[in-house]
Amino acid sequence: MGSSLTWAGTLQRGFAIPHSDPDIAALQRAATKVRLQRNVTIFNEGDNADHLYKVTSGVVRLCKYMSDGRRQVCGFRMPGEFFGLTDVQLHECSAEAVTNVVLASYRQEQFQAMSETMPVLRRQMRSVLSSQVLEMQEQIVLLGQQTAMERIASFLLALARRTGSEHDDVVDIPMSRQDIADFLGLTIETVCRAFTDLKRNHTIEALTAHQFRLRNLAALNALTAI
Amino acid sequence: MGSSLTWAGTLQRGFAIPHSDPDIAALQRAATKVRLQRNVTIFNEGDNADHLYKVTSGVVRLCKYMSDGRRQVCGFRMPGEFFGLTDVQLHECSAEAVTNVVLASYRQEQFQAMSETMPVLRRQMRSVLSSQVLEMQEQIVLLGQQTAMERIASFLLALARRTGSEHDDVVDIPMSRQDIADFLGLTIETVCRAFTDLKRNHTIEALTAHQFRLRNLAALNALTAI
DNA sequence: CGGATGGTTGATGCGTTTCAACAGAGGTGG
DNA sequence: CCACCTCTGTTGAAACGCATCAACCATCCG
Repeated sequence: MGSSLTWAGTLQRGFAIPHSDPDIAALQRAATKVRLQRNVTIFNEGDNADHLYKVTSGVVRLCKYMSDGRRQVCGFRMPGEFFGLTDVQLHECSAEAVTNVVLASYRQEQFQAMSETMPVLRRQMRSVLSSQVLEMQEQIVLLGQQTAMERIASFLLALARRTGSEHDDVVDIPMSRQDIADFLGLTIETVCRAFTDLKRNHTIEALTAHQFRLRNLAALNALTAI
Repeated sequence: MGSSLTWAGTLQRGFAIPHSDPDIAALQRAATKVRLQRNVTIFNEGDNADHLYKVTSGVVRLCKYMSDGRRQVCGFRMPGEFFGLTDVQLHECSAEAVTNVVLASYRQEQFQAMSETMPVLRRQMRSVLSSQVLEMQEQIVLLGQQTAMERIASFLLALARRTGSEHDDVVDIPMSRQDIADFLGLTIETVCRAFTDLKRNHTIEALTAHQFRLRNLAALNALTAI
């Protein structure tokens, strides 16, 4: 049902540098580099799942829409992470560029075919799938049981962990407040208020609206209540 | 951390009838039949994931617990469905028998090893995984965006679809109100009230507390708002 | 028959949403 | 470079949906 992708993105074949492992090298040759502007749709829920992607730089959000327009952000994909990998014919989520992004694009069937002969790739696909499952289970607990403040604390800690920015406790928040709200099952105002409370506590310090310093990790961890 | 399983369950080897496909037959020989009483724990979150299971009869719930006792039911497993299949060493959920159950138990490593040589099994594992992902995504939208009544309607319709009881519109609800509440991220009272409202509307008719007739599928579908 | 367990209903309170207004950042053109 | 505009983020007041607390009811089983 969803229209196919209509990017004005730059395409480029065989950009990857050669790799010593012949299998990995073959995989890299199979990739196409794609550059996209922020807020562009990469694919829609229901589109043919002919490609899958790996984020090279930037951030991608995966969302599902209800018929009345409500949006659930199912997850974000950061550099190094795959999305669009599926066993069914159609994409089950829409994918949209949160920031300007660079993606590595792979033909789904080629990926599947290569995985038949390449145990390395099969293991990688399995690990991608299983980490997806783990992430979704955490989100289910978050959405089903945690309060607004607990969700916000979990979100900030997960973001810090994923971007590896825990060494200096400064975490970049590339997505909008609306993205965060739709990810956490809250409203934009509730997200704002939670951030404000954390600032007042000196648990976090806002360098900008999109860059926080986590001043009290222990307090944040306690707030998650997990 | 979690203690190993301490069922008083009946075990029985090689119970499966032979199958014409040698691979499937091998798989069935690998199974052990397990009988368990209701409310028994099959495995705990964090237990070594040495076995995976297929439900023969009865219903199983998969849950995650927070440190303060809050419980999220991540899903239910009905006859014919697998659970405990994982790529990581430890189970990420607890599994508990909702009713008396009969399970087919498989050694995880044997399953993985067989999948290396058996494309049939590999496909089946992939399809189990991918249907798990689809189910979890639906639950994420439900928990993140839907109201109490929308969740209840979605739950009833999903249950009817899964148990294939749509022909006569009578659906059995084997789990307790508490299980439903913890699955839908609600309280037991809210679940009850929603059922009561639906009864008043004549959208459903309660034959017993655990068996409803869905009298107005169109109304239920409209209530889901998906 | 009587206790225990699970389910239902009512009254009240709280957390989050909604509605509304304002503030601040970022970008564009004069 | 500044004025203006737009978009995003923030704050406040009021309303609402669901949770909480409490009591009651039904069913099951000894």
